[in-house]
Amino acid sequence: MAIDTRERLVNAASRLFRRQGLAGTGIKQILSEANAQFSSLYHYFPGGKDELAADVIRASGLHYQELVEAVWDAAPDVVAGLNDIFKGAASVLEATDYADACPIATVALEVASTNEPLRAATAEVFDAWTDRGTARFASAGIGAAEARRLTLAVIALLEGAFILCRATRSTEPMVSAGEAAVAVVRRAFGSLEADPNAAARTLSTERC
Amino acid sequence: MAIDTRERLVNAASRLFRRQGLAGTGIKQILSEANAQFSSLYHYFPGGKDELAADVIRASGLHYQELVEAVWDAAPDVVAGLNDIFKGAASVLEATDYADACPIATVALEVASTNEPLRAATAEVFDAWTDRGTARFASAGIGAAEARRLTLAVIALLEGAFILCRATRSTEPMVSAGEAAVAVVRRAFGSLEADPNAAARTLSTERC
DNA sequence: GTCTATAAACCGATAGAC
DNA sequence: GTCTATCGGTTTATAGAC
Repeated sequence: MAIDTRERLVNAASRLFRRQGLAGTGIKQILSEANAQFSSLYHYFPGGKDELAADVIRASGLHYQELVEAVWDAAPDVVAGLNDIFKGAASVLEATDYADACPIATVALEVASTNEPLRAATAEVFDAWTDRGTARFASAGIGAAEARRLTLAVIALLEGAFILCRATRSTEPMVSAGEAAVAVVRRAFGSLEADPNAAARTLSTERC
Repeated sequence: MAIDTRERLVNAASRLFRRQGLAGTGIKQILSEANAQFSSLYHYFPGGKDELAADVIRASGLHYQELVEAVWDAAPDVVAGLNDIFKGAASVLEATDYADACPIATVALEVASTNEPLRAATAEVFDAWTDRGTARFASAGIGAAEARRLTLAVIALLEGAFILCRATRSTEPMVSAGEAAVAVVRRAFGSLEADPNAAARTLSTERC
Protein backbone atom coordinates (compact mmCIF):
# COMPACT_ATOMS: atom_id res chain seq x y z
CA MET A 1 0.00 0.00 0.00
CA ALA A 2 2.89 2.34 0.63
CA ILE A 3 4.35 1.84 -2.82
CA ASP A 4 0.90 2.37 -4.25
CA THR A 5 0.81 5.86 -2.83
CA ARG A 6 3.81 6.90 -4.86
CA GLU A 7 2.26 5.47 -8.01
CA ARG A 8 -1.08 7.14 -7.34
CA LEU A 9 0.71 10.46 -6.93
CA VAL A 10 2.52 10.10 -10.25
CA ASN A 11 -0.61 8.98 -12.08
CA ALA A 12 -2.77 11.76 -10.67
CA ALA A 13 -0.13 14.38 -11.40
CA SER A 14 0.33 13.05 -14.93
CA ARG A 15 -3.39 13.27 -15.61
CA LEU A 16 -3.62 16.80 -14.23
CA PHE A 17 -0.42 18.16 -15.78
CA ARG A 18 -1.38 17.23 -19.32
CA ARG A 19 -4.81 18.88 -18.96
CA GLN A 20 -3.94 21.95 -16.89
CA GLY A 21 -0.20 22.26 -17.19
CA LEU A 22 2.36 22.38 -14.42
CA ALA A 23 1.79 25.88 -13.04
CA GLY A 24 -1.96 25.43 -13.36
CA THR A 25 -2.04 22.36 -11.14
CA GLY A 26 -1.81 22.73 -7.37
CA ILE A 27 -0.27 20.18 -5.08
CA LYS A 28 -3.45 20.00 -3.05
CA GLN A 29 -5.37 19.01 -6.15
CA ILE A 30 -2.86 16.28 -6.89
CA LEU A 31 -3.07 15.00 -3.31
CA SER A 32 -6.84 15.06 -3.44
CA GLU A 33 -7.06 13.09 -6.69
CA ALA A 34 -4.41 10.65 -5.50
CA ASN A 35 -6.04 10.24 -2.10
CA ALA A 36 -2.71 11.02 -0.48
CA GLN A 37 -1.32 13.32 2.19
CA PHE A 38 1.22 16.09 2.17
CA SER A 39 3.61 13.94 4.12
CA SER A 40 3.45 11.17 1.51
CA LEU A 41 4.38 13.51 -1.30
CA TYR A 42 7.37 14.95 0.53
CA HIS A 43 8.34 11.49 1.69
CA TYR A 44 8.59 10.07 -1.83
CA PHE A 45 9.61 13.34 -3.46
CA PRO A 46 11.75 15.36 -1.02
CA GLY A 47 12.31 17.89 -3.79
CA GLY A 48 8.60 18.68 -3.81
CA LYS A 49 6.59 19.57 -6.88
CA ASP A 50 9.57 19.80 -9.22
CA GLU A 51 10.87 16.37 -8.30
CA LEU A 52 7.41 14.91 -8.78
CA ALA A 53 7.13 16.70 -12.12
CA ALA A 54 10.46 15.31 -13.30
CA ASP A 55 9.27 11.82 -12.48
CA VAL A 56 5.94 12.44 -14.19
CA ILE A 57 7.64 13.72 -17.35
CA ARG A 58 9.89 10.68 -17.62
CA ALA A 59 7.20 8.14 -16.71
CA SER A 60 4.44 9.50 -18.94
CA GLY A 61 6.91 10.08 -21.77
CA LEU A 62 7.99 6.47 -21.66
CA HIS A 63 4.42 5.25 -21.28
CA TYR A 64 3.29 7.17 -24.35
CA GLN A 65 6.27 5.89 -26.31
CA GLU A 66 5.33 2.31 -25.48
CA LEU A 67 1.73 2.97 -26.42
CA VAL A 68 2.68 4.35 -29.82
CA GLU A 69 5.18 1.57 -30.45
CA ALA A 70 2.54 -1.05 -29.67
CA VAL A 71 0.26 0.46 -32.30
CA TRP A 72 3.15 0.61 -34.73
CA ASP A 73 4.11 -3.02 -34.06
CA ALA A 74 0.56 -4.21 -34.66
CA ALA A 75 0.48 -2.75 -38.16
CA PRO A 76 1.54 -4.74 -41.23
CA ASP A 77 4.18 -2.18 -42.22
CA VAL A 78 5.77 1.12 -41.24
CA VAL A 79 3.48 3.39 -43.26
CA ALA A 80 0.30 1.62 -42.16
CA GLY A 81 1.46 1.89 -38.55
CA LEU A 82 2.03 5.60 -38.97
CA ASN A 83 -1.49 5.97 -40.29
CA ASP A 84 -2.86 4.03 -37.31
CA ILE A 85 -1.00 6.28 -34.86
CA PHE A 86 -2.57 9.47 -36.19
CA LYS A 87 -6.00 7.84 -36.48
CA GLY A 88 -5.66 6.57 -32.93
CA ALA A 89 -4.65 10.01 -31.65
CA ALA A 90 -7.74 11.49 -33.30
CA SER A 91 -9.96 8.84 -31.71
CA VAL A 92 -8.57 9.43 -28.25
CA LEU A 93 -9.03 13.18 -28.61
CA GLU A 94 -12.68 12.75 -29.50
CA ALA A 95 -13.29 10.16 -26.80
CA THR A 96 -11.78 12.37 -24.07
CA ASP A 97 -13.39 15.66 -25.14
CA TYR A 98 -10.01 16.86 -26.45
CA ALA A 99 -8.33 16.52 -23.07
CA ASP A 100 -5.91 13.63 -23.60
CA ALA A 101 -3.24 14.53 -26.10
CA CYS A 102 0.54 14.51 -25.65
CA PRO A 103 1.25 13.86 -21.98
CA ILE A 104 4.19 16.27 -21.79
CA ALA A 105 3.65 18.96 -24.45
CA THR A 106 1.96 21.50 -22.18
CA VAL A 107 4.59 21.11 -19.49
CA ALA A 108 7.39 21.12 -22.08
CA LEU A 109 6.36 24.57 -23.32
CA GLU A 110 5.87 25.87 -19.79
CA VAL A 111 9.31 24.87 -18.55
CA ALA A 112 11.34 25.38 -21.73
CA SER A 113 12.52 28.82 -20.67
CA THR A 114 11.81 28.75 -16.94
CA ASN A 115 13.01 25.50 -15.36
CA GLU A 116 16.22 23.99 -16.69
CA PRO A 117 16.07 20.58 -14.93
CA LEU A 118 12.51 19.97 -16.11
CA ARG A 119 13.33 21.28 -19.60
CA ALA A 120 16.13 18.71 -19.72
CA ALA A 121 13.67 15.99 -18.68
CA THR A 122 11.33 16.84 -21.55
CA ALA A 123 14.29 16.92 -23.93
CA GLU A 124 15.26 13.41 -22.82
CA VAL A 125 11.77 12.18 -23.65
CA PHE A 126 11.71 13.78 -27.09
CA ASP A 127 15.23 12.50 -27.79
CA ALA A 128 14.15 8.98 -26.89
CA TRP A 129 11.13 9.20 -29.17
CA THR A 130 13.34 10.53 -31.96
CA ASP A 131 15.86 7.73 -31.57
CA ARG A 132 13.19 5.02 -31.55
CA GLY A 133 11.45 6.42 -34.62
CA THR A 134 14.74 6.80 -36.42
CA ALA A 135 15.64 3.18 -35.70
CA ARG A 136 12.26 2.05 -36.96
CA PHE A 137 12.53 3.91 -40.27
CA ALA A 138 16.14 2.82 -40.64
CA SER A 139 15.29 -0.84 -40.11
CA ALA A 140 12.69 -0.42 -42.86
CA GLY A 141 15.51 0.50 -45.23
CA ILE A 142 15.78 4.27 -45.02
CA GLY A 143 19.19 5.83 -44.45
CA ALA A 144 19.95 6.95 -40.89
CA ALA A 145 20.11 10.68 -41.60
CA GLU A 146 16.91 10.68 -43.63
CA ALA A 147 15.22 8.44 -41.05
CA ARG A 148 15.98 10.99 -38.36
CA ARG A 149 14.67 13.87 -40.44
CA LEU A 150 11.47 11.94 -41.13
CA THR A 151 11.02 11.12 -37.45
CA LEU A 152 11.41 14.74 -36.37
CA ALA A 153 8.87 15.82 -38.98
CA VAL A 154 6.41 13.11 -37.91
CA ILE A 155 6.68 13.99 -34.22
CA ALA A 156 6.29 17.67 -35.10
CA LEU A 157 3.17 16.88 -37.12
CA LEU A 158 1.69 14.90 -34.23
CA GLU A 159 2.52 17.51 -31.59
CA GLY A 160 1.38 20.43 -33.71
CA ALA A 161 -1.86 18.67 -34.61
CA PHE A 162 -2.51 18.08 -30.91
CA ILE A 163 -2.35 21.84 -30.32
CA LEU A 164 -4.67 22.65 -33.22
CA CYS A 165 -7.15 19.89 -32.36
CA ARG A 166 -7.38 20.82 -28.70
CA ALA A 167 -7.74 24.52 -29.48
CA THR A 168 -10.34 24.13 -32.23
CA ARG A 169 -12.03 21.05 -30.78
CA SER A 170 -11.79 19.25 -34.08
CA THR A 171 -9.93 16.18 -35.31
CA GLU A 172 -9.51 17.69 -38.75
CA PRO A 173 -5.93 18.89 -38.12
CA MET A 174 -4.93 15.43 -36.90
CA VAL A 175 -6.36 13.86 -40.06
CA SER A 176 -4.48 16.30 -42.28
CA ALA A 177 -1.29 15.86 -40.27
CA GLY A 178 -1.58 12.09 -40.60
CA GLU A 179 -2.00 12.37 -44.35
CA ALA A 180 1.06 14.59 -44.56
CA ALA A 181 3.09 12.21 -42.39
CA VAL A 182 2.17 9.28 -44.61
CA ALA A 183 2.99 11.34 -47.70
CA VAL A 184 6.48 12.36 -46.62
CA VAL A 185 7.36 8.87 -45.40
CA ARG A 186 5.97 7.21 -48.48
CA ARG A 187 8.02 9.65 -50.53
CA ALA A 188 11.16 8.57 -48.67
CA PHE A 189 10.40 4.95 -49.42
CA GLY A 190 9.62 5.81 -53.02
CA SER A 191 12.99 7.43 -53.58
CA LEU A 192 14.76 4.46 -51.99
CA GLU A 193 15.21 2.92 -55.38
CA ALA A 194 14.95 4.22 -58.90
CA ASP A 195 12.94 1.11 -59.73
CA PRO A 196 9.31 1.92 -58.84
CA ASN A 197 8.44 -1.79 -58.70
CA ALA A 198 10.92 -2.40 -55.93
CA ALA A 199 9.41 0.43 -53.90
CA ALA A 200 5.94 -0.94 -54.54
CA ARG A 201 7.01 -4.32 -53.23
CA THR A 202 8.29 -2.80 -50.01
CA LEU A 203 4.90 -1.25 -49.30
CA SER A 204 2.77 -4.01 -50.84
CA THR A 205 1.01 -5.04 -47.64
CA GLU A 206 0.17 -1.61 -46.31
CA ARG A 207 -3.40 -0.89 -45.35
CA CYS A 208 -4.23 2.67 -46.20
CA MET B 1 0.58 58.41 -22.23
CA ALA B 2 -2.61 56.78 -20.97
CA ILE B 3 -3.11 54.80 -24.15
CA ASP B 4 0.52 53.75 -23.97
CA THR B 5 -0.09 52.10 -20.64
CA ARG B 6 -2.64 49.74 -22.15
CA GLU B 7 -0.25 48.88 -24.97
CA ARG B 8 2.63 48.33 -22.56
CA LEU B 9 0.45 45.96 -20.53
CA VAL B 10 -0.47 43.90 -23.60
CA ASN B 11 3.11 43.80 -24.86
CA ALA B 12 4.57 42.82 -21.51
CA ALA B 13 1.92 40.15 -20.95
CA SER B 14 2.45 38.79 -24.45
CA ARG B 15 6.17 38.49 -23.88
CA LEU B 16 5.72 36.78 -20.53
CA PHE B 17 2.86 34.48 -21.53
CA ARG B 18 4.73 32.92 -24.43
CA ARG B 19 7.79 32.25 -22.28
CA GLN B 20 6.16 31.24 -18.98
CA GLY B 21 2.59 30.48 -19.91
CA LEU B 22 -0.56 31.98 -18.46
CA ALA B 23 -0.67 30.29 -15.06
CA GLY B 24 3.06 30.75 -14.66
CA THR B 25 2.90 34.51 -15.05
CA GLY B 26 1.74 36.68 -12.17
CA ILE B 27 -0.04 39.96 -12.58
CA LYS B 28 2.55 41.69 -10.46
CA GLN B 29 5.26 40.55 -12.86
CA ILE B 30 3.29 41.92 -15.80
CA LEU B 31 2.79 45.24 -14.02
CA SER B 32 6.47 45.41 -13.15
CA GLU B 33 7.64 44.76 -16.73
CA ALA B 34 5.06 47.15 -18.13
CA ASN B 35 5.89 49.84 -15.57
CA ALA B 36 2.23 50.05 -14.72
CA GLN B 37 0.02 50.00 -11.63
CA PHE B 38 -2.73 47.71 -10.45
CA SER B 39 -5.28 50.41 -11.06
CA SER B 40 -4.22 50.77 -14.70
CA LEU B 41 -4.70 47.10 -15.41
CA TYR B 42 -8.17 46.98 -13.90
CA HIS B 43 -9.02 50.26 -15.58
CA TYR B 44 -8.29 48.99 -19.08
CA PHE B 45 -9.25 45.38 -18.36
CA PRO B 46 -12.09 45.29 -15.82
CA GLY B 47 -12.25 41.53 -16.28
CA GLY B 48 -8.74 41.22 -14.86
CA LYS B 49 -6.17 38.68 -15.97
CA ASP B 50 -8.52 36.71 -18.22
CA GLU B 51 -9.64 39.79 -20.13
CA LEU B 52 -6.04 40.84 -20.58
CA ALA B 53 -5.15 37.33 -21.73
CA ALA B 54 -7.94 37.29 -24.31
CA ASP B 55 -6.64 40.56 -25.72
CA VAL B 56 -3.08 39.25 -25.73
CA ILE B 57 -4.10 36.08 -27.56
CA ARG B 58 -5.92 37.97 -30.29
CA ALA B 59 -3.30 40.70 -30.66
CA SER B 60 -0.25 38.46 -30.68
CA GLY B 61 -2.00 35.94 -32.94
CA LEU B 62 -2.74 38.63 -35.48
CA HIS B 63 0.73 40.12 -35.14
CA TYR B 64 2.39 36.77 -35.81
CA GLN B 65 0.09 36.17 -38.78
CA GLU B 66 1.12 39.48 -40.30
CA LEU B 67 4.78 38.69 -39.66
CA VAL B 68 4.53 35.34 -41.43
CA GLU B 69 2.53 36.77 -44.30
CA ALA B 70 5.12 39.49 -44.82
CA VAL B 71 7.83 36.84 -45.17
CA TRP B 72 5.61 34.87 -47.52
CA ASP B 73 4.86 37.94 -49.65
CA ALA B 74 8.52 38.77 -49.99
CA ALA B 75 9.32 35.39 -51.52
CA PRO B 76 9.20 34.76 -55.28
CA ASP B 77 6.66 31.95 -54.93
CA VAL B 78 4.60 29.98 -52.45
CA VAL B 79 7.09 27.17 -51.86
CA ALA B 80 10.04 29.51 -51.48
CA GLY B 81 8.05 31.57 -48.98
CA LEU B 82 7.24 28.48 -46.98
CA ASN B 83 10.91 27.65 -46.84
CA ASP B 84 11.70 31.18 -45.66
CA ILE B 85 9.12 30.95 -42.87
CA PHE B 86 10.66 27.83 -41.35
CA LYS B 87 14.19 29.17 -41.81
CA GLY B 88 13.13 32.42 -40.18
CA ALA B 89 11.54 30.59 -37.26
CA ALA B 90 14.78 28.68 -36.72
CA SER B 91 16.79 31.91 -36.79
CA VAL B 92 14.54 33.61 -34.26
CA LEU B 93 14.73 30.60 -31.93
CA GLU B 94 18.50 30.70 -31.98
CA ALA B 95 18.68 34.46 -31.61
CA THR B 96 16.37 34.45 -28.57
CA ASP B 97 17.88 31.44 -26.79
CA TYR B 98 14.80 29.37 -27.75
CA ALA B 99 12.41 31.68 -25.95
CA ASP B 100 10.47 33.27 -28.82
CA ALA B 101 8.41 30.72 -30.67
CA CYS B 102 4.67 30.66 -31.28
CA PRO B 103 3.15 33.51 -29.23
CA ILE B 104 0.05 31.57 -28.22
CA ALA B 105 0.94 27.85 -28.22
CA THR B 106 1.79 27.58 -24.53
CA VAL B 107 -1.36 29.40 -23.49
CA ALA B 108 -3.44 27.44 -26.01
CA LEU B 109 -2.47 24.14 -24.40
CA GLU B 110 -2.96 25.51 -20.90
CA VAL B 111 -6.49 26.78 -21.50
CA ALA B 112 -7.75 24.13 -23.94
CA SER B 113 -9.45 22.14 -21.20
CA THR B 114 -9.64 24.70 -18.41
CA ASN B 115 -10.88 28.06 -19.71
CA GLU B 116 -13.52 28.03 -22.42
CA PRO B 117 -13.47 31.75 -23.36
CA LEU B 118 -9.70 31.75 -23.74
CA ARG B 119 -9.77 28.42 -25.58
CA ALA B 120 -12.21 30.01 -28.03
CA ALA B 121 -9.84 32.94 -28.47
CA THR B 122 -6.96 30.63 -29.40
CA ALA B 123 -9.27 28.75 -31.78
CA GLU B 124 -10.14 32.02 -33.51
CA VAL B 125 -6.45 32.71 -34.07
CA PHE B 126 -5.71 29.26 -35.48
CA ASP B 127 -8.84 29.43 -37.66
CA ALA B 128 -7.68 32.77 -39.06
CA TRP B 129 -4.23 31.36 -39.81
CA THR B 130 -5.81 28.35 -41.48
CA ASP B 131 -8.09 30.47 -43.64
CA ARG B 132 -5.26 32.75 -44.77
CA GLY B 133 -2.97 29.84 -45.63
CA THR B 134 -5.76 28.07 -47.46
CA ALA B 135 -6.47 31.16 -49.53
CA ARG B 136 -2.79 31.50 -50.37
CA PHE B 137 -2.43 27.92 -51.58
CA ALA B 138 -5.75 28.16 -53.42
CA SER B 139 -4.70 31.31 -55.25
CA ALA B 140 -1.57 29.45 -56.31
CA GLY B 141 -3.79 26.95 -58.09
CA ILE B 142 -4.46 24.22 -55.52
CA GLY B 143 -8.05 23.13 -54.90
CA ALA B 144 -9.73 24.56 -51.81
CA ALA B 145 -10.05 21.28 -49.90
CA GLU B 146 -6.47 20.24 -50.58
CA ALA B 147 -5.26 23.76 -49.81
CA ARG B 148 -6.90 23.57 -46.39
CA ARG B 149 -5.38 20.16 -45.66
CA LEU B 150 -1.95 21.45 -46.64
CA THR B 151 -2.32 24.51 -44.45
CA LEU B 152 -3.29 22.48 -41.40
CA ALA B 153 -0.31 20.19 -41.95
CA VAL B 154 2.06 23.14 -42.37
CA ILE B 155 0.83 24.88 -39.21
CA ALA B 156 1.08 21.59 -37.32
CA LEU B 157 4.65 21.14 -38.54
CA LEU B 158 5.57 24.66 -37.42
CA GLU B 159 3.89 24.36 -34.01
CA GLY B 160 5.23 20.89 -33.34
CA ALA B 161 8.73 21.91 -34.36
CA PHE B 162 8.53 24.84 -31.95
CA ILE B 163 7.90 22.40 -29.10
CA LEU B 164 10.75 20.10 -30.08
CA CYS B 165 13.18 22.95 -30.69
CA ARG B 166 12.45 24.69 -27.39
CA ALA B 167 12.66 21.44 -25.43
CA THR B 168 15.87 20.17 -27.02
CA ARG B 169 17.43 23.59 -27.62
CA SER B 170 18.16 22.75 -31.21
CA THR B 171 16.93 24.06 -34.54
CA GLU B 172 17.22 20.63 -36.11
CA PRO B 173 13.49 19.83 -35.75
CA MET B 174 12.56 23.11 -37.40
CA VAL B 175 14.84 22.35 -40.33
CA SER B 176 13.34 18.89 -40.77
CA ALA B 177 9.81 20.25 -40.39
CA GLY B 178 10.52 22.88 -43.03
CA GLU B 179 11.80 20.25 -45.43
CA ALA B 180 8.69 18.16 -44.85
CA ALA B 181 6.44 21.19 -45.35
CA VAL B 182 8.13 21.99 -48.64
CA ALA B 183 7.89 18.36 -49.71
CA VAL B 184 4.15 17.98 -49.12
CA VAL B 185 3.33 21.31 -50.71
CA ARG B 186 5.57 20.64 -53.69
CA ARG B 187 3.87 17.29 -54.05
CA ALA B 188 0.49 19.04 -54.18
CA PHE B 189 1.76 21.32 -56.92
CA GLY B 190 3.28 18.37 -58.74
CA SER B 191 0.00 16.49 -58.88
CA LEU B 192 -1.77 19.59 -60.13
CA GLU B 193 -1.17 18.48 -63.66
CA ALA B 194 -0.18 15.22 -65.24
CA ASP B 195 2.27 17.19 -67.34
CA PRO B 196 5.49 17.53 -65.29
CA ASN B 197 6.64 20.45 -67.42
CA ALA B 198 3.62 22.49 -66.46
CA ALA B 199 4.30 21.85 -62.78
CA ALA B 200 7.92 22.77 -63.29
CA ARG B 201 6.89 26.07 -64.85
CA THR B 202 4.72 26.92 -61.84
CA LEU B 203 7.66 26.55 -59.52
CA SER B 204 10.33 27.76 -61.90
CA THR B 205 11.36 30.81 -59.88
CA GLU B 206 11.56 29.22 -56.47
CA ARG B 207 14.69 29.64 -54.42
CA CYS B 208 15.29 26.50 -52.49
C1' DG C 1 4.67 6.14 6.99
C1' DT C 2 0.58 8.82 8.16
C1' DC C 3 -1.90 12.49 10.20
C1' DT C 4 -2.94 17.53 11.64
C1' DA C 5 -1.66 22.11 11.97
C1' DT C 6 0.59 25.88 10.31
C1' DA C 7 4.19 28.70 8.54
C1' DA C 8 5.64 32.06 4.99
C1' DA C 9 5.06 33.70 0.66
C1' DC C 10 2.37 34.82 -3.14
C1' DC C 11 -2.01 34.98 -5.79
C1' DG C 12 -5.72 37.92 -8.11
C1' DA C 13 -8.49 41.57 -6.97
C1' DT C 14 -10.27 45.78 -4.51
C1' DA C 15 -10.85 50.08 -1.53
C1' DG C 16 -10.06 54.59 -0.76
C1' DA C 17 -7.13 58.71 -0.61
C1' DC C 18 -5.43 61.94 -3.81
C1' DG D 1 -6.16 58.27 -13.83
C1' DT D 2 -2.68 57.19 -10.23
C1' DC D 3 -1.00 55.80 -5.93
C1' DT D 4 -0.79 52.99 -1.44
C1' DA D 5 -2.48 49.62 1.46
C1' DT D 6 -4.69 45.60 2.07
C1' DC D 7 -8.26 41.89 1.77
C1' DG D 8 -9.23 37.03 1.43
C1' DG D 9 -7.70 33.11 -0.55
C1' DT D 10 -4.28 29.89 -2.24
C1' DT D 11 0.32 28.43 -2.95
C1' DT D 12 4.39 25.37 -1.67
C1' DA D 13 6.52 23.53 2.05
C1' DT D 14 7.50 22.20 7.00
C1' DA D 15 6.95 20.89 12.01
C1' DG D 16 5.68 17.74 15.26
C1' DA D 17 2.50 14.31 17.26
C1' DC D 18 1.41 9.55 16.55
